[in-house]
Amino acid sequence: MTVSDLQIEIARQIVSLASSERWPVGERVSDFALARRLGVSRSPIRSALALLASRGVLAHAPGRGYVLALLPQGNSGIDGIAPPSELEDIHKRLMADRATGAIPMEVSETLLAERYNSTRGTIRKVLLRFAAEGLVQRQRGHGWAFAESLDTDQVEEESYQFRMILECGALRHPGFKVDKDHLASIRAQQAEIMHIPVASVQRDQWFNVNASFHEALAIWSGNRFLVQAVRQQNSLRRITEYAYFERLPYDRIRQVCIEHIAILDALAENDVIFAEALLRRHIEGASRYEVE
Amino acid sequence: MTVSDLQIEIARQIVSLASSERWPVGERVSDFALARRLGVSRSPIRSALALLASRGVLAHAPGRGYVLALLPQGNSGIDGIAPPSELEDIHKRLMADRATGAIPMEVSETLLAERYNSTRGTIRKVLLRFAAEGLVQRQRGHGWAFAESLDTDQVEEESYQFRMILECGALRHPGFKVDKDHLASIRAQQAEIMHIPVASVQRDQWFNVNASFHEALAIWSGNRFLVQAVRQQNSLRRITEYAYFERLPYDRIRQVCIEHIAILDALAENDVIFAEALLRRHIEGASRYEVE
DNA sequence: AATTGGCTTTTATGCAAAAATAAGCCGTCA
DNA sequence: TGACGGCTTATTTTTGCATAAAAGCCAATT
Repeated sequence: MTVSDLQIEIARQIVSLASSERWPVGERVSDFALARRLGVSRSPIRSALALLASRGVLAHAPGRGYVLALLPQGNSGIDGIAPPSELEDIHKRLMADRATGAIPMEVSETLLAERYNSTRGTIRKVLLRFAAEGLVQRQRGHGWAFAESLDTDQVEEESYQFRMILECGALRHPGFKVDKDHLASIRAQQAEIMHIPVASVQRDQWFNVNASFHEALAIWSGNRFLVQAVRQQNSLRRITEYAYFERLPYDRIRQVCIEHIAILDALAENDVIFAEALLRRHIEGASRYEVE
Repeated sequence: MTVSDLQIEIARQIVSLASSERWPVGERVSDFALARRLGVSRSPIRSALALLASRGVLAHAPGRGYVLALLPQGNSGIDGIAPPSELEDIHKRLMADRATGAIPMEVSETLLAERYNSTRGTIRKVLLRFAAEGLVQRQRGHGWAFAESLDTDQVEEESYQFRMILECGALRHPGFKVDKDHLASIRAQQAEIMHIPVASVQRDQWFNVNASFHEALAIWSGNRFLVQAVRQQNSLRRITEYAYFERLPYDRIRQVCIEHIAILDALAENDVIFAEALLRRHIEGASRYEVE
């Protein structure tokens, strides 16, 4: 039986969820709940569960569904169980190759299919994903054109500026209102990261905690367009994040958490002005670091 | 011989160029120059020229290429010579149908292909175009999901707030710099709208002039994410625009142009602070009007 | 001499039918 | 009652082939 890209990605996402939310061994894993949560139907979820069961991560109790058996440990854990889908793999390589200029600004689907030993269909999907992120455009006639000068430093700087505008705009938004429970949960996540030993901080975990902080600011503004824009930035940053994480010193991670918590605390006291000042410093600091 | 969508669109673009640049009858029409200018190869240009020749717009002098014979007059002129391509047609109808809620937020390609009596390939291209405008997104698994349309007062209010954040952010952006030529051309467009009789202001024309003003502010910030976000807002608004334009009084159109021009003039004098104040008033005013 | 027009060759995309896969339903079991 | 498992239906993805677009060449023109 073949395993589709979607199934692989879902399997990886499930492991990632289990690990970041610390599901206990023996926890029942409901396909229905996952389907609703991940926004797909139960079919791919069930394929993914079967895949994970065959790898020993889950145990299948007929009539009672799946239960968590053994969570893969360490950084290579997920990759050992279910390597990245071809889609993710090519997406990353294409991004890197474009950044280094290994491939030209204008490319054809067939050229890429050849280069990455893949099919046009897969390449098409990858390009579609790039297009959704605004990094590539279909041109009339033949081929795809990458956004002008995907000069990484330049794009990254613009991204920081853009996020500054969005998130400060969120804080000043009429009707901005903090959800106490939500804030508490975000704050707990941040505090947790700070207190676990460095080696255990998973890349995905770090990224998700980080992203949900920034997303929360947008959510509290009550403006769906801000939320959408911040989400897009988060997904864009996930790519570079992957490349840089290894080089990210633990001190830096702690520092970021401290700043996040300070901003949250200012918001908890309704001191939006101060929170905005902290946020500006925070994003500027991240910009100097090249990665947050 | 069949005529492809690209060929039709190019033919229409050529006529549009000839008319807006007032080419004299007898002007030589070089395929090479057009190819470079329109960003495609000579092949589709030549097919388009052959099409126009068969319609009597161009005359073919063997050995000396094509010359302009007779420019179609009036607004229905172009449509008479070469009706909009299927792509353009479906694009418009889909937009209208989504605006009125005739089609749901989530659609499948096959559903649309059936509805518009077309093929999935064509639908795909249309959806790709919508996706580039940020109006629709591919979902994991099946189907495409439309972005929130601006069909409720709540969403529209959020859109105004969002644009306020984006555009004021653009003006304050480090490195914000007005392109004099660009500004002059935008200003001229605004002035032109003000001085033509009301009945002649076409919906598309009004929309494009309006959109390019707001887009210009983002472009001058030099931040591609701002540009992208403003473009997306423009596309969203194009949908509601379709429904509201008929009710838009001419005085309101004039008023908007006056405000745009005032902002441009402030920018021309590098008075960004004043420009921002005017811009805030402008967007707030538009918000009160429900439609700009 | 440089550029343009006409023609030909090469390459890439578009298309339609078959295969794979996601979505949705309903009976059954804890 | 709520969730699981099997099943059906609907949608997408794939694959091989037709066709359009791109690129190259050479003669003719200014």
